[in-house]
This record gives sequence, structure tokens and C-alpha cells, in this order.
Amino acid sequence: MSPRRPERRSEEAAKAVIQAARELCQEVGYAKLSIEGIAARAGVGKNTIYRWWPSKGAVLLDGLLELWGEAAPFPDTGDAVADFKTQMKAAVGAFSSELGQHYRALLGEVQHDGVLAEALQERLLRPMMARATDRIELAKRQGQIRGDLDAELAIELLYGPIYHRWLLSQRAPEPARIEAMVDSVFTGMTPRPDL
Amino acid sequence: MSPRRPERRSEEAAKAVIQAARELCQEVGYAKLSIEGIAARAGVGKNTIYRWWPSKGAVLLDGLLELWGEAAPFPDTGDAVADFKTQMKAAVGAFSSELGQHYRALLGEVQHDGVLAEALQERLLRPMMARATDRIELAKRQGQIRGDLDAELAIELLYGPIYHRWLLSQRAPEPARIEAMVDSVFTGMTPRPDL
Amino acid sequence: MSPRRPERRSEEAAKAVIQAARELCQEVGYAKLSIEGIAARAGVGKNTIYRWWPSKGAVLLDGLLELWGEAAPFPDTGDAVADFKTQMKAAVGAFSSELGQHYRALLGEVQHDGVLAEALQERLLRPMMARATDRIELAKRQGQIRGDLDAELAIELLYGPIYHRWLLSQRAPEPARIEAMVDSVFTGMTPRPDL
Amino acid sequence: MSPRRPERRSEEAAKAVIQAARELCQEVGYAKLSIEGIAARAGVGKNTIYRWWPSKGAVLLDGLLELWGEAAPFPDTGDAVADFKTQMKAAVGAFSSELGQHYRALLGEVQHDGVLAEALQERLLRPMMARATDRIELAKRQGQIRGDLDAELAIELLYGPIYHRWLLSQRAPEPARIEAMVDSVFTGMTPRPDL
DNA sequence: CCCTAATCGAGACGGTACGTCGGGTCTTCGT
DNA sequence: ACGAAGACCCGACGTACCGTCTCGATTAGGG
Repeated sequence: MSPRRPERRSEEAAKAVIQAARELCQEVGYAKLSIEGIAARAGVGKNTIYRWWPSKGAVLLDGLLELWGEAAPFPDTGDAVADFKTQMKAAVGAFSSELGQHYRALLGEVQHDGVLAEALQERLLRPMMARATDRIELAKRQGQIRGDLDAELAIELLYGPIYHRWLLSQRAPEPARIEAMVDSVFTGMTPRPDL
Repeated sequence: MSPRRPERRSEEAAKAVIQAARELCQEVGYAKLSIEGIAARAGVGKNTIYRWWPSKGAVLLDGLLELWGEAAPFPDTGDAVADFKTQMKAAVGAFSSELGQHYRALLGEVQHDGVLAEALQERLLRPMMARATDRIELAKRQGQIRGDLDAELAIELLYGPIYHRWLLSQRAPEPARIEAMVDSVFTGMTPRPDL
Repeated sequence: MSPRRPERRSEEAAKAVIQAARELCQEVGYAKLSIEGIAARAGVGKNTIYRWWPSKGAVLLDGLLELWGEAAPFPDTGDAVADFKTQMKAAVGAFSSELGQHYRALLGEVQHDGVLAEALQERLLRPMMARATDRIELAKRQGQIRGDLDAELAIELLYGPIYHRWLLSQRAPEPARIEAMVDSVFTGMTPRPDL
Repeated sequence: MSPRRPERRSEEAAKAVIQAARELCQEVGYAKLSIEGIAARAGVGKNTIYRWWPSKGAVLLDGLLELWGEAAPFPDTGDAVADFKTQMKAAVGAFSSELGQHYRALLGEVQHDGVLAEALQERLLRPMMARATDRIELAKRQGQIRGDLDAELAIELLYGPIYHRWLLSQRAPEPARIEAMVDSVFTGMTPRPDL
């Protein structure tokens, strides 16, 4: 996505572009965000944007990564249930922030932009899921999650309800509800004593 | 959404518009779908579209409802687990159809179009969820689902994982995986014998 | 032009249309005058306008005639020079009025609307010129104008300079200048003593 | 009018636009001339037209100037009467040409478009009148025209009758009539021996 | 340490679509 | 039966952006 040719690019311009995109998106909303507008606000030629990014979504993704890239490491207190509750509450909190709206817009755009989909997957979703996968594998090793459970499935079971509510009903679940969700889901993921 | 003023509108033109939108969306994709194009294909003035629909998404939604509006009734064999498996497999199958792509595009658009979001909610999602809610309440009465479980939460637990996979990873879960999902989720929703 | 079929037409509606056109033209200018607007302002269906008038210019022409139709009779004091000066000063004064702007707009429109040209000719210009022709013929009989002079040419010689200034330079000549004009023109129209 | 900002404009595109306007105006007439049509015919984006011209009339004016800009120099044989007859016959001949129709349309448009009026004045009428003024001043110096006669008035006296006939009666005077006109007008403009 | 080439800003260009306006026709409904 | 109301198809408006393309001007690096 962003730098396709790392050679000779003006880091200064890139910063300005990314920041302009972030600001404009907050001011006018993703729908009215335009490359023309970003260029003007950043004091940059349109070509400079087209040179390094394929779409407005890609610019915004860079802006998101700049701030979300280094997420807090997955909590590890030894109690998987508690850890997931903690992490998910933090995640949902982030969804409600200004950047959360950018993330939501990107998740929307991705439904009809394959290139952006790939980039979002690679640069944001995959890393996020990797961290979660690690925590799940750890929990499996500690016997807190059934060993035969696909980690990817576990993630879908845990995070799916949250995204469902957020993307389909435009609401973010409150903490208590997250706890209930995780408790319920974990019941099904826990090793069955009777087998 | 669609008819804002039901008075004196040409049913013939409306049909043509909706069908043209559906066809064009399949031919060129949602991103390249335009009101201009729909009007041309339908042999209709642009004003006629703007008169009755606020956006291309709204037209497409009407097209979707025309075909999905009367969904198959929720299965009721007495076995809630089996019924949900059945229904969800059907739903995921629909996601993979051509209309499924329209639905996906709408779910994307909805992330930055509040008006469309409201319409999609009201005319498609709410009815779908109502049917699921009914089935869940029935299951609760039959003792197959814990009585203290919020039906909306149950829906999110069941369908969330599917949408997560579909919207975030652009994949539809295969039937076996759906079964595993439902089994796992129901474990957490089943009445606890120990309480 | 105006009533093509005098049968069964609502005199009330016609009045309203003509007046609405006149008012709107003064408020927004001829360029922005529209049949749609006239109909709305007059509280009349568009069809009612199309039924009786072929264009917005035709409506405005009716409005003009209503007020200018019965122009003051051509002055006749026995002194042709003085009479023409009097009449032309009145005419130029009228050009500067609000209705004068309507007349000017019509003279403009007429340059690319043959139907309107014919109507304007028939209903406004011809009558005006007829009155002037009569006065000229009288003057000829009284020996104040050369007998071999085409009356139409005389009119062009007298009024041409005024219209030139008004239509090409957007100015109306002041009274003193009109006097100079007429004096000069009459010098060439006076019977030549030496012939 | 035409170039508002002379910087970096594509001369090629400008030529194409002007020529397309001229051709279209001859083919469909001024009333049906549209910027949309000009752009299409010229193979040019609409914006390129709007960038450099404020209206279709302005484009057409440029087209007119391109061909009429360098008018034949005012004849000067020493005989002012003869010279004006020559020049006016040529002018009236031009009125009857295809471009003459464009000129007539512009004179019409100018009656309700102030911006175009200013441009027409500045770029076509003023230069034409300047040439005539020069010839008149020369004639005054040679004693063929009264010295106290305003040159602008002289022009109105001479050309007014022609424009009157052309714009109000949609006819162009034939040569013989022009001669009679000029003779008559000059009689009033000649120095009076008796004063 | 200059020369050459890449990159930059700026913004014009050919396009597509927007959302609006009005033209002229046709249909519906109320008086 | 007429006329107001207004929906209809259509064409054009003027605007906004798209993505591409020149333009100098600057700037960095390899000769």
C-alpha cells in the first residue's frame, strides 16, 4: 500500500498528506473526503498522492496505522477470560473514538474495493488477529481453551458479536455486555470435562 | 426510504429503475454504479430517481428487498440448534449469491451513510432479526436456551462470527464450520444444570 | 401570439399569468424568467400557459402591450420637427422605465426567435411605426418633409440613432441630444429649395 | 472575456472550442447552441470551457473576432460620403453572411447579459467605432463634416438606420437604400454655408 | 561542486457523474 | 369539461473530482 518505491520520497510531504487526510475525514466525513481536498490541505500536488497511494482509503489507512499501529500488547495475566474482556473493552472503546470512525469507514470501503481490502487485511487486521491468536494458543496450552478449537474460529466467536453490533446496528456494546458475551462464548470454548 | 411521497408515482418507472439498478450492479459492480447509469438503462429521467430515492444505495436496497423481502420462514423443527444451523447455512449461501454482493455493498455503504443505514435497519435487518428473535424466544420457552439470555445478544453470538468472517475476511464459512460455530455458541447459551 | 383559440379561456387565469410574468421579470430579470416560475407565481398549471402562449417572451409581450398598447397619440402641433422631438423624448423616457427593460429583452430575444419576432412586429412595432408613418405623411403633405422620401426610411433615419445607442451602447440619449439628432436628420429630409 | 487568466492555457483546446462553437451555431442556431454541445464537438471537457469563458456567447464572440477582428481598414479616398457608402455596404454585406447571424445573436444576447455586453463593447464595437470615428474626424478636418458635430453622434446617425432595419425588421438594406440614407444624413452633417 | 535526473508544487486537461432546473407533454383529480 | 397540480422524459446547467499530463523550481547525488 503506502510506499511502493521507498526511494527518494519526501517524508515531509507524506506526513502532511496523512495528517491532512485524518483531519479532513474528521471535519467533513469519509464520504466527502477527496484526494483533491487532501492535496490542497496538505499543500501538496495531487500527483504526489497518486504516486504513493492508490486511493483515499489507503491514505486514511496509513493515518490509522500511524496511531493504532502499535496497539497495547495483548494482556496476559494468566486468566484468559479476564484478559479477553480487558482487551475487548479497550477495542470497543477505540471504536467509539474519532479514529474509530475512520476504521469503520475503511471497513465499509473494503466491501467494494479489493485493493484496499488486501491492504487493510495485511497491515491492520492480520497483525491484530495474530496477537489474539497468540493469546488463544497460550490459553490452549494452559488448558483454558479446548485444544481442538481453531484459533481463527475462536477469534470469530469472540469478536464477531462486537462487530455485528457495531457494523450492523451502529452501536458499541457497553462493558457489562462484553463481559456477558465473553463469558457465554468461553463456556463453549472451555475443555469439556465430560469428554 | 423508497417512496417518500406515495402519491401519484409511476409504478412502471419504479419497477424499471429498481431492475436497472440490480442489473447494472451485477454488471459493473457497486462502486461504478451511478444514478446517471441507472436512469439511462431504465429509460427514465434522473429526476424521477431523485424524486423517490435519496441515493443509489436506496434504489439497490429496494431491489434487494423485492427479492429477499419474503425470506423463507424461520425453520421450526423443535430442535433449536438444528434450526439455527439450517437457517444460517441458507443465509450464508445467500451471501455468496449475486444478490449477496449487493447486500455486502449496502453493508459497506451504510458505514458512511446514515440515511441509508436507517433504511437498511428498518426494512431489512430489523425484520430479519425479528424472525430470529421469535425463534429464540420459542427456544427459551422450550428450555433449550437459558431464560435470562437477551435475545439480541443471542443473535449477535450466533450471527456475529459469520458476519465477522464475511465482512472482515471476505470469506463465507462453509457448512461444517457453521455447525461447529453453532454448537460452540449454544453450549454457552444452554441452561446451566448446576444453577 | 396570445390567444390562439379565444374559446373558453379563463380570462382570470390569463390576467394572472401576464401579471406574474411582468412581476417576475422585474424581480429576477428576463434571463431567469421561466414558464415554470410564472405558472407557480400565477397559481396556474403549466399547461394553461402552453395552451395560450408559445414562449415566455410571448407572455411578456402581452404584458407589455397591456400597458403600452394604447400609447399616447402622436403629437400634432403642426410643427413636425417639434412633434418628433416630443414623441422621441417620451419614447426614450419609456425605454428607461422598468417596462423598457422588458422591451429591450424582447428586442434581444427576437434576434433568435422567429415566432416571437413576428409577434412583436405585428403587435407592437407595426402599430408604432404606423402612427409615425401617418405623422410623416402629414408632414410631407404640409411640405415639411420632402415628398419623395420613403416614410419607412424617414422612420429609420429618425429612430435608428436612438436604438443604436440604446441597444449597442446600453445608453439612452438625453433630451438635448435627441434635439440635435432630430435637427440634423430633418435637415436631410427637408425639401431642397434648390431642386 | 475570453482568457481571464492567460497562464498556461492550452492553445490547441481553445482553438477547438472556438471552432466547434462556430460550426455548431451555424448548424443548429444560437438558441440551441449549448456549452455541453460545444465541449463534445471540440473533444474537450466542459470545465475547460468554463475555465476560460463565462458563457456560450463569450465563446462565440471569440469566434467572431477571430474572423472579423481584422476588418478591412476604413476606406479613405478623400470623399467621406463615398467612403462611408463603401464601408456601410460592406458592413451590411457581412451582416447577411453566416457570421452575420452570429453577430446578430450576440447583439440579442447582450440585451440581457451584462458581462457579455461589456465584452462585446470592448472587443468588437469599440474598435469598430474607433475606426469610424477616425474617418469622421478626418472628414471634419477636411471640412466635409461640420466641426461642431460629436463623432459619436455622427456614427449613430449613419449606422443607426441600418441597425434599426436589421434588428427591428430583420432586413438588411440594399445598396441603393444605403446610398440614399448616407446622402440624407450627410446633408445634415455638412457645414452650413449660411451660418 | 556542478549536472542531471527525480520529485516536488501547481494546476490544466479530457472525462464522468453529480444534483438541480426547466422545457414541453401527459395524467389525475377536484370543482 | 376545465384547469391546478405535478409526475414524466429529456437535455443542459454549472460544479466537483477523477486520474493523467505538463510545467518550472528545487534538490539530491554521482561523476
